[in-house]
This record gives sequence, C-alpha cells and structure tokens, in this order.
Amino acid sequence: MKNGLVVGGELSQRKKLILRSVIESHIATGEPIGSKSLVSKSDIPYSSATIRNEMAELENMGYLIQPHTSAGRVPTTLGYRFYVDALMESYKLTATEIISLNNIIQNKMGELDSILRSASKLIASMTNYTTVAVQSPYGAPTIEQYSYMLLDERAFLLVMRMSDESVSTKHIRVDVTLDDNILRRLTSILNASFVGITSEGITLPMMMQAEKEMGAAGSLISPVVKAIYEIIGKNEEADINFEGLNKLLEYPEFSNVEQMRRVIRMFEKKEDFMKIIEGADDDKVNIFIGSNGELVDNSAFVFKTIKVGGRAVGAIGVFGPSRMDYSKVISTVEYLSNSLAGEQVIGLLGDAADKD
Amino acid sequence: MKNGLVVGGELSQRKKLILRSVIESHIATGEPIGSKSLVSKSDIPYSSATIRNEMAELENMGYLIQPHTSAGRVPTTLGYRFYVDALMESYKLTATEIISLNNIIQNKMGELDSILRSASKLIASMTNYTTVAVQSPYGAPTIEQYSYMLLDERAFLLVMRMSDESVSTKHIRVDVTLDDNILRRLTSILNASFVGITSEGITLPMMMQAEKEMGAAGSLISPVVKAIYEIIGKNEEADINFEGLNKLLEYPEFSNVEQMRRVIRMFEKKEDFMKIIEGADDDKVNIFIGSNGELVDNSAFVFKTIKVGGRAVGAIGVFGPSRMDYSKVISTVEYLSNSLAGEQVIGLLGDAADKD
DNA sequence: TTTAGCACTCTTTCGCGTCAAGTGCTAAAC
DNA sequence: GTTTAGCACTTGACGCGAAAGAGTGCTAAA
Repeated sequence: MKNGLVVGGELSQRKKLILRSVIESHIATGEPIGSKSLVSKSDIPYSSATIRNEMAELENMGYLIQPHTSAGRVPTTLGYRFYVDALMESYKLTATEIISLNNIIQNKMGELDSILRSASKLIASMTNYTTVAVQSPYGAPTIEQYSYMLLDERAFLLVMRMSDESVSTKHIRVDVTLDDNILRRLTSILNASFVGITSEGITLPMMMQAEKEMGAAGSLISPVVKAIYEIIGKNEEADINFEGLNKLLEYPEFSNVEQMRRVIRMFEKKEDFMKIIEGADDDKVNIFIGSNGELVDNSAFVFKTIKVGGRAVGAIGVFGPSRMDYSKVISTVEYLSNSLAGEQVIGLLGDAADKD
Repeated sequence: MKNGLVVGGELSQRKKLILRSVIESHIATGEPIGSKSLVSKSDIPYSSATIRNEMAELENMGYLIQPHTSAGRVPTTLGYRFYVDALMESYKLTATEIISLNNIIQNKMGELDSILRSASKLIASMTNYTTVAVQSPYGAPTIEQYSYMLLDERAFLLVMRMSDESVSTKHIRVDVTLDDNILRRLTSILNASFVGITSEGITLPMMMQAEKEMGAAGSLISPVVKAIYEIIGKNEEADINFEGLNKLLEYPEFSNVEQMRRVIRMFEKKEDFMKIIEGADDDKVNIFIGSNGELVDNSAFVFKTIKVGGRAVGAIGVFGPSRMDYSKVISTVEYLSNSLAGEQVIGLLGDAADKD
C-alpha cells in the first residue's frame, strides 16, 4: 500500500495498456502472466524488456504482484479495482442472451420467488459462475392486508399480503367454534388496526381493544396475534439461494480442499453474505473483490439490489474467482435487475424489459 | 460377488465379532484396519495371526476388501449392509437430544416447510453429516380448497390449500372489474368443480360450464384456470434442501476435488436424488450405501419418508461417507420422522412426540 | 486349532537433481 | 533519453530412487 489511493490517475497510456492486457490474459488463463507471453499478443508493440520494466513499476504501484520471484505477474485487488472502474469495456449482451432474459422476466411475472430462481439458473449457465439470489433481506416487510380460509370448525388459515408483495400464510387452531361471520369480523379488525406494523408495533391496548370488539370470540385474538408476530419475525430472516456451486470447482483457484471449504462455509453462514449485501449501494452494481477480509481470498462478488416501488426487496448477483469476466457479469446483473425494478411483482400484464 | 447373496447367515460368532470390530474401527478412523490394531482392542481375545486368517476368509466372502496387498482391510458395501442389518446395536438418543428434537417438533407445528428446515439444522449438528430434506416430492399434491384476497379492482390473490396441507398463492390480474361478490361466486365454483384434480383433469367442458355459471364475468375463468394449471405443475417439482454441506469436507474421503465435485454435482442435480427417494420404501428407514451406481462412491444416504394422514409428503435424511455412524443416524431419522407422522401440519395444538 | 516368526509386497515420504519460466540488470542500439 | 538484446540468477514443478513403515500370507511349532 505505498501510494495506491489515487487509483490509476497517474498511469501512462502504455501502463494502462499493459495492465489491461495482463488482467485480461490472467482472467482467461488463470496463470501468472510473464512479459514474453504479452509480446505475442497483437496489440502490444513493445519488446519483452520494456514490458518487464513497466510491469516492475506497476508492481511498485500496487497493481500487480509476483507470486514468487521468477514467476509472471498476477493482478492485485487494487489492479482489478482499477480495471473494473476504468479500463474495462462493457460487454454487450447478445440478442440470444437478451431474449433468454426477457423470457424469464415475462413468463414468471408476479412471483419474485420463482423469477429469482429461474434467473439464477440462467445467469449461472450464461456466466459459468455461481449465482446468488437474495429475497427480501432488508427492512423487514410489514403486513398490508389480511384474509382467511376456513378449514374446519376449529381451524382456519390466515393469509397475509406483505408489503413486498409476497404472501404468507399460517395455520391457526383455536378453541372457539368458527364460521365465516366471525372470521370476516376478525379480518376486518385486523385490516383496520394491524396493518403496516412491525413486531414492536403490537401493543397490549391494541390487543385488548380487538378482543373487546370480537365479543364472545375474543379468545381468538391471542393466537392470531401470536401468529402475526411469528410471521413478521420469520420474514426478518432472509432467504439466500445459490445456483451452480459446482461451477466454482472448475476454477483452479477453488480446486483445493481448503479454499473450497472456506467457500462452502461462507455460503452456509448466510448472515455474512447478508451483511455485505445490506451494506452496499442500492443504486448501482456493487463489486466486491476478494481479501477485503469480507470475502474469501481470490474471489469476487458482483451484485445489485432489486427494487420494487422504490423499496429494496432482494438482490441478485454472481460469485466467482476474482479473475472473473467482469464485463459480462456486470452487464447481465445490471440488465436483469433493471428490468425487474418496478415492473414485475406488481402484476401479470406489463410488457417488461424494453431492451437497452 | 462370489456367494454374497445369503448375506451373513453362515458367519461364525467369531467372524461376526471381527467383522463388526473392523467396521466400527473403520467408521471411527477412516483408515484401513489391520490385524494388529484389532488385537489391542479389549474385546478381541485372539492373536493377530488368527485374526488375519479370519479376515482373509471374510475377504473371500465379500465383506471386506484390501485397497492393496499390504494394507489393512476396509468394509465393502456388502459388509456395511450386513453390519447395518444384523450386527449393529441401535443407538439410544440421549435425553438432551430427544429434548432438542421435541422442541423443534412442537414449536414449529403447522408449517412443514419450517419444521423441516429447523430439523435439518439440528440433525446436521447432531450427526456431523449433511442433512437432506425433501418436500412433497411424489404424487403431486392436488388442490383441496380455494379462497381469495381482493387486491384492487382488477387484481386478486388466489389462495389454494393443497392436499399435503401446504398453501399456494397466485397473483391474478384480469380485465373484469372485481368485487367480493364475483370472487365469492368464483371460489364457490372452484370449490365445487376444481378440487382434487391433476393437470390432466382439467377439461374443456368443465371450463365452458364454469364460464357459463360466471355469466358476465366469464372471462375470469381462463386466467384462473391457467394459474391453477401452473400451480399444479409447480408443485410437481420437488424442493430439496441441504444443510451442513461443509461437514462433508471434514471427511478425508471427500477431501479431494474430484470426489467433492461429484457430490456437489449430485446435490445440484436434484432429480437423481428424487429418484432414489421415490423408489424407496415408505415405511422404514432406507439405507443406500455407495457405489450402487446411484450414489457417489464411498457415500451413504439414510432417509425416511414423512407421512401425513397416510400420504407421503416429504422425506428427511442424512448423507455422509459410507463409514457413517449408522446407528446414531438411523435412530435420529427414525425418531424425527415418526414423531412427525400424522401429528404436525394438522394444527397448532397436539402435544407431539411421546418419547420412546 | 492357535500362535509366533519371517520373508515379501506395496504405499508413502523424503531428498535431490534437472528443467523451464521469468525476472532484473547491464550495455548496446535507436 | 528511450528501447531492446543478452545474460546470469532465482524459484517452483517434476521425476526418480532409496528408505521407512505397515500389513500380509505362509510355515512351523505349541
């Protein structure tokens, strides 16, 4: 960390060319890149000695590193950072890829759950990395509307529409003899007083009042409130899904047991992942590159929040080696999350996704 | 496969003792077991030479195998099979373990989904293997009861209770102006005619009839039926969950990349797992031991179906190396699936799980 | 029938020399 | 002043053989 803060501003054109070449070769092969192998690339009109000198300087500046004396160079986190921010050309999705994405977006309208699932699969196969999909992680959704389904004399199903457009249900069994009338009254009370609240918003006076209004069937309220409480709490746990974990094994950087163990452990400790996602910027594609302490070494995580009506309801991203094909991954994640934002979830109509 | 069909009947007491000792030592250490290391075990009163002779015979009979000429012996699949069927003492769950299991069963009553999830976590930590939980895989559930929730003038939520006691919901947006009356009529038609059917059960005459009954709002029927069709189809896909994948990495038999790759691939190709589970016996704990062609080499899968009201709605099991602590795993899986059978899902009350 | 002893086999481990890749530096060329 | 050619040097990867260790099967004695 000598002077690596004013990232990249001071680099000459030639240094940029060489740095970019090193990074792209490394992304393709995974091997350290030596001066000679660069010379053979068509767009580098310098000799290996010149390149060596430049590479030595790039190393001093913190963009490259040698795994050991006598090996080629490998990009550092700083190097990737600069590449992503300044050097990289953005990838144009092909027509086929756009069509696949649009298909998913249109067909699965309305259920964030299944849209994320299919999108994960598609992205995993398009990019050859592991896809990460998160559902309604932050700002626990509240309940917007209540309804019911009568099961038998003593049991019913409480149906709740949540603020993130998902639906929760809960079986409730009580000691009161139920009928449609009672339940209709119950839900209208709930819809009047128990909407939009968080777990702390449920107060004893509210419950007392509700019990009073229910009259003889007042004993209903207690189990119902308990159910509501659980639902709110449950929705506070995020749901993370991984697709294409096996693809990671194809990359040599993950092909040793120790590294793989770390990755799997990270995937299973979902809270850590959540922290990264929650701490990120809602409005742009976020790129975390390994060994920040947050991620496993040599890995990178590219993701973007999905917003519905201005509210973040989930996120979708790609996890892979730090030598990732950033341009393609970024384009894909961006296209998908933009297309989703504000369009789906609302309903079945809507010809989503005007392209580009 | 010399004469390995009449499994184990012809074994002398001494052979059984030795076989059992070899298997249990191997389960504990993972290493091939040699004659000398057995002598040191307290319950073996024979010299290494005697044991060598017996082991040679056990090898001929197909219960043991030598990885190479000068190594100790390792159990074969047949050996494990015999051990599980005849040699093993069943593990008694400790009081603490039973309490943990009961807590889960009681607290999470009513939602198969979350009960399986917590149970998976607990079993994974109790047994130190990977837990596999499957939800409603077989005999696609049918729809038992319909209800609705009015969202706005043109949109409503169709709520369906399925035969496996799960609940599905679907957003539906239509061109008709909606109100409670219309939807009440709609659901009563659905509850009369569209209950208990499979995707093939939906016929054109049924739809025509329903449209006629809805009168002016007949155009509702088509999107609703489409939604029903999708729900039935979606429920035909099983949902498999894995917990504690990282634990596998602790066992040397999975600590090489090639093997790990196979395992992860198998976990991601859920259909294969489903096939194993579907083909199994509903009424007992099923034990598959590796290299049947179905499972990855050196692995084993112990699981049992969970039944609700006589119908299989899921399964829970444990996946690990074939040198697995079968007795503990079997007891755990059995206790849990028995406690669940027919008790939860129905409702919130019910003091489940009388112990033992 | 059981056991002690022994020669034999096979894997694992370690050290060691060779090889190839890639570097930094110096001196010459442009 | 910049670029390039040439060269000595460093370092990890690879392959080989020797030695060590574990365990066996067989024979002969108890």
